[in-house]
Amino acid sequence: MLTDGVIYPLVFADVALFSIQERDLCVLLARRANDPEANKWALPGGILKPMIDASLDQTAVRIIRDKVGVSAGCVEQVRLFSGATRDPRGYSLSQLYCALLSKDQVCAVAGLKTSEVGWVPVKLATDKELAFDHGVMLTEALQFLRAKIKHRALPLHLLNATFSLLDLQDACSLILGSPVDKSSFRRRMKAETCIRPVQGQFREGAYRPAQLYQATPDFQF
Amino acid sequence: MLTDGVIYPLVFADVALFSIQERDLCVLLARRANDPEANKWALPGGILKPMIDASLDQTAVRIIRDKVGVSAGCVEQVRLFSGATRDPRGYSLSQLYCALLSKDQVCAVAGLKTSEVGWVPVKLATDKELAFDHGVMLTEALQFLRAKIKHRALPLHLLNATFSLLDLQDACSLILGSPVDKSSFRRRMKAETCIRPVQGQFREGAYRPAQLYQATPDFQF
DNA sequence: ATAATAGTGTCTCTAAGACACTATCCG
DNA sequence: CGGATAGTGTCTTAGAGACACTATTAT
Repeated sequence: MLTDGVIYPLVFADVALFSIQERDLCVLLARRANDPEANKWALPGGILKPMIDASLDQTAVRIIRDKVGVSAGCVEQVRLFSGATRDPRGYSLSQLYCALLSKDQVCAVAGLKTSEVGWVPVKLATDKELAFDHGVMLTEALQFLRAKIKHRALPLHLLNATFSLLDLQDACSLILGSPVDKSSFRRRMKAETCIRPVQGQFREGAYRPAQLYQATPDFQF
Repeated sequence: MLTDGVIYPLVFADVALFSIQERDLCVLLARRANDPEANKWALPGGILKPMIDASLDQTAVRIIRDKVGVSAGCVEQVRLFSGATRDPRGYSLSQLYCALLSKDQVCAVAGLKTSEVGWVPVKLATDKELAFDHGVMLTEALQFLRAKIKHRALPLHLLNATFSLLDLQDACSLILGSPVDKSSFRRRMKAETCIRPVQGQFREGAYRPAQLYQATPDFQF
């Protein structure tokens, strides 16, 4: 970071990776192995490697792959944090990303690589003392996600490839933290072009089967 | 950027600075003095100076001050651009900012410092061939601004401290690029808490005087 | 039948679009 | 007075919230 008399900033990507676990919205936290802030919980993150990463967005993708072994459905920039004091190692930039993982993908890596990475319900996570300014980051990532859902984006990336309308409604409701009216929601979904029912496919199980849906090419989070 | 065997990325802030000039939405463009891309038009930008800038956001503020001599009303992050090929000097990061300048502020610096900086109507600017990926940047900054207005934010930073409702309506309409219904708009503004009429203050001039308004502490773009 | 989940119908309320209208100023 | 800008009233429509209702399955 300091070399030929010039100061070069450290550049990081930090990821707020969300998924739904046992009817709860969770975020992936990693326990820091090294100083600074060793042993504290933090959002998974890593330094930009210009030789490997075609862009900083790709750094974020790489970090997710390293931590959970799969690529997240969508990875979006939230905000850039920067300054001399936020990381003791020196002047730093951290681009915060928000990403979503489906249940399918989470199951595929059910046994996370180390015990030092874990899914934490967001309600608990926001109370935890996180490393650096990651507490603020988590709050902002959540606001970002909530704002998108309020503006009627559908968090299909949190769901399996096929899903029932109730699955989708529950996901929205979990993110918003408030109940969503079933009738209004289904009315909206009927008019929506970005999802469509899969003819003849139903969620079997106890009680009445539910029509399954899937995303159309129109879909964009 | 290259030093002890490690590659350090260049870090820039680039600013899409908007203002209203003669009933047209304009953006500030600077003609590049040096290579690379000398003589091409570009969004004003500059490199992060860690010794001077408390954060990259402050770099953006500094750039605006350097170019037009005043501080913009609001400076917001739009998106981070990054990669090895977007700037021939090497791996680079550019944070794009969107900022607004009021007519008052523009008038205060009516004679811009050099002839190499100028206000260009956005319609013309988007057609121009800009340096680097600044064409994409301008497009995204405009989308960003439009989205905020669609979501009912008020571009008070484009206006003087006191303004008529028609001023505000015209600003919205210019940004959106489509007419805004007067009656609906005023209805909304009557319910709005972030602006209030200034008792007894009117825009004098030809014909019927217009009630002047000002922002309240509630206001946030 | 009953419990449980899937899915519908309908009333009301709010806010926005469209557009014609009135009000107040200048000369 | 007429011309121009400031500001209002009112009809209609689209969509969301609330909530009671019907439908289909398993046991």
